[in-house]
Amino acid sequence: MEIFHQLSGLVEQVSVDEAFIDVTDLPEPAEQIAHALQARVKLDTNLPCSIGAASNKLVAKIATDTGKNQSRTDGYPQAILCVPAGTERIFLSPLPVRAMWGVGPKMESILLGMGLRTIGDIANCSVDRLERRFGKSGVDLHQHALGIDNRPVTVSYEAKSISQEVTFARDTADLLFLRRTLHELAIKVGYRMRCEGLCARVIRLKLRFADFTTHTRQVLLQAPTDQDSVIAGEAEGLLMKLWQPERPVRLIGVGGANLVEHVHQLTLWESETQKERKLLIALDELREKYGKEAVQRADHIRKRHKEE
DNA sequence: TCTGGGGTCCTAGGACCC
DNA sequence: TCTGGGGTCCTAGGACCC
Repeated sequence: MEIFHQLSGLVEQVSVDEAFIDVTDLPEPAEQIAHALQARVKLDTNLPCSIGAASNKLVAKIATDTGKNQSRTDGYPQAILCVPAGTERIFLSPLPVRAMWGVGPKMESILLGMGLRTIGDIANCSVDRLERRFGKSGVDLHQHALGIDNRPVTVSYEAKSISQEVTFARDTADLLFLRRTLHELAIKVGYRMRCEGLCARVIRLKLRFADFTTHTRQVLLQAPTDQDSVIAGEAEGLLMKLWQPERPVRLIGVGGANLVEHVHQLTLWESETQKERKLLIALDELREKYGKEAVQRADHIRKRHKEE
C-alpha cells in the first residue's frame, strides 16, 4: 500500500491485498505504469501481483481477474491486462456472467435460467427484463455489462460497522459458555471502536445454529456507546431473544453499527459511564504495552472462578 | 468446497406519522 | 369513524465480496 501511495494520492484500499489506484493524472500510458508498479512491488517486497487497467473500477477489477486466470500456468499469477478506453464492452462481452463483479452463485443460476450465459448476453438483454427480475440492481447490472461504471476511486474510508464473531469447534448448548464468549467478543468490539474513535448506535447479535441457519437481532440505543459493558449487556439481552435450549449453537457474533464519531459529553459531573470510559482507555493502553492478557478485571475473574 | 471471519449493499415488511 | 396515499425509520435476512 505504501508503494501505491508513492505512485498516486488517489488510492482506494479494497482489502488487505487489493486496491484501486487512480492514475488519470499521470503522463505515462497505463501499460507502462502497470509494468513499473509490478516490478517495484516485486523488488521491494518479493511479492507477485496482478494488475488490471481500465477507464473505470469495474472493468479494471474484471481485467485483473481475467489476466490472473489466463496466466494461471505455473507458480504465481503475475498478470497485467489493459483494456483501452472505448473497448470495455467488447472486452466484457465473451466473459461468462459469473465473471461480473457482484454476480455470485445465486444470481448466476438465475441468469442462466433466463438464457443469459455471457456478459454480452446481459448487455443485449432489455433493461426492463433485468429490472423486473432484479429490481434496481438489474439496471446497474445492465450498465455494468456495457462496461459503464461511474463510481469514483474513494480515498477516505469510513467503517459502517465493527464486529467480532467466533465459530466453535463443536456446537454448544451451554448458555453460560455463550454468555462468557459474548463478553469476550464485546470487549474486542469496544476496544476497536475506541481505537477508531467511534461509538455505535446499534448493537447487533448474530447466532448460527448447528443446521447453519443464521439469525440476527439488533437494538437501537438511546445514546451511542463504545463501552464494553454496554455492548455486552445489550448483546446478552438479544441473545435471550434468540436462545433456544434445544438448539446447539455453532457461531456467535457481536457488532456495532450506525457508527458515529465519539463526542465527549458536557455534563457538570462525571457520570459513571464516563468514569468507566477513562478506565477502559487506561486498560487499552496497558494492553497495547504489555499484551492482550496483561490486564483483566478482577470482578470478571471472580465471576469466572465462581462459575467454574 | 458442507462452510472462517470479517465486511457491504439491497430488499421487504411493519410501525408510525401526516 | 374509516379510508387512502406517501414518507421515514427500524428490523431481519439474503446475496455477495475478499
